[in-house]
Amino acid sequence: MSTPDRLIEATQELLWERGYVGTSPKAIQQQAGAGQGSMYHHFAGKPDLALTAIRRTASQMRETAGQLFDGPGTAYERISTYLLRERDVLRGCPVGRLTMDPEVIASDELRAPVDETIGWLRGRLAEIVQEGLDQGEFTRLLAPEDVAATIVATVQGGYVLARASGSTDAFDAGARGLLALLAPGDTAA
Amino acid sequence: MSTPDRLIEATQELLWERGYVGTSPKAIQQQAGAGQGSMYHHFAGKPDLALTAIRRTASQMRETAGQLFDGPGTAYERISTYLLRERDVLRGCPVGRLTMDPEVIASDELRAPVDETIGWLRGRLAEIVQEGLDQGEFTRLLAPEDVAATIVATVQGGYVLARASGSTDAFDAGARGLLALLAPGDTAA
DNA sequence: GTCTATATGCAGATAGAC
DNA sequence: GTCTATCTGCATATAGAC
Repeated sequence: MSTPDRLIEATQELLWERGYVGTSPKAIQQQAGAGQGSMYHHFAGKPDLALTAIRRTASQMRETAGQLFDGPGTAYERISTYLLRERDVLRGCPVGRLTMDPEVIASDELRAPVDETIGWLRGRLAEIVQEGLDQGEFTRLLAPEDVAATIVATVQGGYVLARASGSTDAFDAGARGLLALLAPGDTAA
Repeated sequence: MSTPDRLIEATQELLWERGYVGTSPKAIQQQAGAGQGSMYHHFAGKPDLALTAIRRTASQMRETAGQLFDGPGTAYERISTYLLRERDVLRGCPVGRLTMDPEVIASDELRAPVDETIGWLRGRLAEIVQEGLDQGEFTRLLAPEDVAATIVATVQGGYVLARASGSTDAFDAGARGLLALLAPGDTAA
């Protein structure tokens, strides 16, 4: 892998683990096995490198999720697949995590890829919920945009619960709870 | 207010806004209007002060939420009140935010109050969901622990969506979506 | 492209005067 | 209790040699 690529990947990892505020150029260089001069030759500085890394992370996330959303199955099945898909739960979401970073939120440029990715997730899920409604799969009156927000929030919040407790159980419980609430046709007690 | 109290309160604010990693002793002193020597006279250092501040924030959060949970209303009404209560949405949750901080997660002592608070929230909400089931308010087969996790996750994740987009709308959409899914007795399309 | 040298200022304290 | 002085090392670069 090229030196710029190693620097970008190291930055992606560190942003995921420690956020923008907690990531130093020195740590990036060490993780990438690159020297000081090398890093500043290829990138203008920490913000430039971080922006490149965030964009790549955002793009990879859309790629991964997109394959699930475009896959086979009913609306409920695809939502279920999304919620239950394998994740590194205790590491949290590499995109959502950045929303808790004050410097990312303060910079429209750094926040933009985050906003776009979360917005895209909500949009795709809203389409899937709408499909479920059209197919008569969901029999209740549901607002697709609202339910989509709930799904994304449950995932993002699930990471918070899991990291608070140090266990993935809480994430799974939240996903199960949402799927039970969403489940078509079992209104009998 | 006493100097220790001002230091604690300044630390609470900064931890909320910038996290542990992003908060320096100097920033705390400036926000509190206290000198270097003063801070180190009253507290052993940054971890000691942060622990005190986190405990206080956790305690205040339980106090606030407890009043809602113990208030009047059906289970659905109290859950609804909790989800729709006034919040400083774009600032996020002062407790949940800490789960994204690597140093808080790395320290069992700093993480403990966070874990306890989120665990307490889940426990109280599970009791409320159970009450709803006992009263015949929810007619579906719901696992109280799972639904409680979903509720807390929706709130925590709602902050992520709101901060990503820079608007409180996404938080409200997630809350509405969850309430629609939870709503008793409107299974007709 | 990569390396080493150099620079300013902040992080996170400790020590001792007042 | 609070203040000022002092300390080591890291943050975040820039400059110029190789």
